[in-house]
Amino acid sequence: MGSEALRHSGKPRYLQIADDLADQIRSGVLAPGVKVPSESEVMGRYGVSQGTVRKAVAELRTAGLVETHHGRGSYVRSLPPVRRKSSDRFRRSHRKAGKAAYLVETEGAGHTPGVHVLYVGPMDAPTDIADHLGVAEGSKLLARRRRYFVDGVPTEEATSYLPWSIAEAVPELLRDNPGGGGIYARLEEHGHHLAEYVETVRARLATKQETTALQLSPGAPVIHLVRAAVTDEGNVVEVCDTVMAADRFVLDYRIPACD
Amino acid sequence: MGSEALRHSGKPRYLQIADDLADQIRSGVLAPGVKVPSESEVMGRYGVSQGTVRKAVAELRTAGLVETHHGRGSYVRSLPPVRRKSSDRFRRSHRKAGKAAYLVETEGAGHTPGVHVLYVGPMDAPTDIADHLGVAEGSKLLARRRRYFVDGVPTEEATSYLPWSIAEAVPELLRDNPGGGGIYARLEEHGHHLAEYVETVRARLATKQETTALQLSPGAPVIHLVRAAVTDEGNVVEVCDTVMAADRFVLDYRIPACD
DNA sequence: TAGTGGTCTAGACCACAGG
DNA sequence: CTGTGGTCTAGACCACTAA
Repeated sequence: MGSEALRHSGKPRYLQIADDLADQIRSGVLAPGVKVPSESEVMGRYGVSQGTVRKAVAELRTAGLVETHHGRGSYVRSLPPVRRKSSDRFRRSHRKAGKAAYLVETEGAGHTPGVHVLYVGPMDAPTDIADHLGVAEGSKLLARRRRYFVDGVPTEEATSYLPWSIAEAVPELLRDNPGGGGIYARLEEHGHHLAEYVETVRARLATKQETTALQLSPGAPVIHLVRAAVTDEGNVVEVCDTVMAADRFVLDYRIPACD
Repeated sequence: MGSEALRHSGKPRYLQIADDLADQIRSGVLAPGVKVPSESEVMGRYGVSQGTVRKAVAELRTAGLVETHHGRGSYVRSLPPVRRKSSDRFRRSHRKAGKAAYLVETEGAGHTPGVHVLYVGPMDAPTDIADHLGVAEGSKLLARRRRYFVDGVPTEEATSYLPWSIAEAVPELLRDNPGGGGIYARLEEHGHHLAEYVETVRARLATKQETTALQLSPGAPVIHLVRAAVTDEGNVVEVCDTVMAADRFVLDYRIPACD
C-alpha cells in the first residue's frame, strides 16, 4: 500500500519518484533531449499505479525539467539559451547601425534570431493600453504584433501600440519591416524625440494561449513587460506589451542614484 | 462517462468545472475569503469522482484564485496588496525622512508593513554574490537576511551582503535595525557615496522552501531580483538578493533615452 | 468525532504519434 | 496496428482541523 511507503519515508510516493527522476536528470543519466521512461515502465519499476506516476511526472513538468507530448512520450528538456535584456538597448547609437536590438543581442550571443509578424494594422484600444497612451478606450490605434524566435524556438511575443494619428504620418510603420533601427528610429525621424522609456514588469503563470504560442509547459511562468516611450513633451507615443518565457530572459536595469 | 461530456464540449470535464468555479469567483458569487464548496459537494453537484474535482481545484490553485488547506477546506484568495517598486525609491531625499522605502510604499498604499529579521552576521560568500561584489568565493561577508510582511502576509524575503571589511567599519550594520534611511544611508555617512544601483530581474517558479516561507501555493511564480549598489569609484559595496511573491509586485523602471 | 483535503489503486476508455 | 500520454471512475485509507 502507499500508506506503508509513506510511513517509511514520511514523503508521498509520487514525490519520491519525482525526486529519483530529477536526480537522474541533474546527474546526466538522463541527458537533455532523451526520452524519459514511459508511464507503464515507471509503473512497473516502482510498483505503483498510473495515477501516481502521472503525479510524479507533473512535478517534473512544473519544475521545468521535462516536457510531455501526447502520444509520443516525455523528454528531458534541453535548456534554452538565455537572452539578456539590458536597459541600454535603446541607445540611439545602436539604432544608427541599422540593426534592431534583438538582432544584435541574439547574434552576439551566438544564436540565430527570427521574427514572425503576426499582425500589423488598425485596432481598437484596450483599456490598459488606452490608459498608458492617454487616449479614450476604443480609440483607433496601430497595432504591430510579432513573435520572436531564438534558434527556431519561440521566446517572446510583443505588440506595439501607437495612436493612429501618429502612425498614419509615418508610412514605414504600416510595413511588416519598419526599417533599420526599428520604429523608434522612424518616430524620431518624424519629430517625436524620445526622452525616456518607462517599463513595468510583472511575472505570472502563462495563460493557455501563451503556453501554446511560446511552446511552454503548462504552469510555466512568463514575464509580462509593458514599455511606454515618452517624448520630450511628455507624450506617450508608443506602448509595447511583451510576454516572455521567464526561463529564457534576464532583465537588467541601471538606476542612477539621485537626490 | 467522461468521454461523453468531452464530446459534447470538446473540453475535459475537470476544466469545465474549473471554469465554472472561476467564473463564480470572478463574478463575485464566491467572494474573497469565502469557502469553496467541498470536494464531496462538487462531486455530487457535477456527478463526477473525487479525482476529477481535485484536478479542477488544482487548476484554480495554480491560477492563484484559491488556496487549499488540509482538513479545513478551500478558500477564495483575497486579492493581495500590490506594492509598486518604483525606481526612484532610492532617492536620498526619501532617506532623510528617516523611513525605509518599503515602509513608505506600504503605508502609502494603506497597508500595514512588517519586517522580521532572520539573520544578521558573518557568512562565507556564495559564488554568485562573490561575482557581484568582486571578491573571492568564500570571503567573509556580512549577511543581513529579513522577511517582509504586508498586513501580516509574508511577501518578500531579502538578503543583503556586504564585504566584511566595509561592514566592520559601520557598527550600525550589525544591528537588527540599522536606523533611519536603512543601510544605504549608513554607507553614505561612512564615505561610500553611491552612484548607481544595478538590478537584474528573473522570474521562475518558487522552490519548496520559498513556497513555505512566503506562504505560496505550490507552483506559484516568484520574482528574483538582485541589486548591486555601486559607488562613485565603481566599487560594489552591497548586493541585495530578493525573492518576491510574483503576484504581489509590479516593478517600475524609468530608462532615460540617451545617445 | 465528523468532515475536510491528500494519496493511492485497479481498471477503463480516449486521442494522438509513428511504424 | 501498437504504444504513448490524457481523462475518468469507484472505492479505499490517511492526515489534518475543528467542534
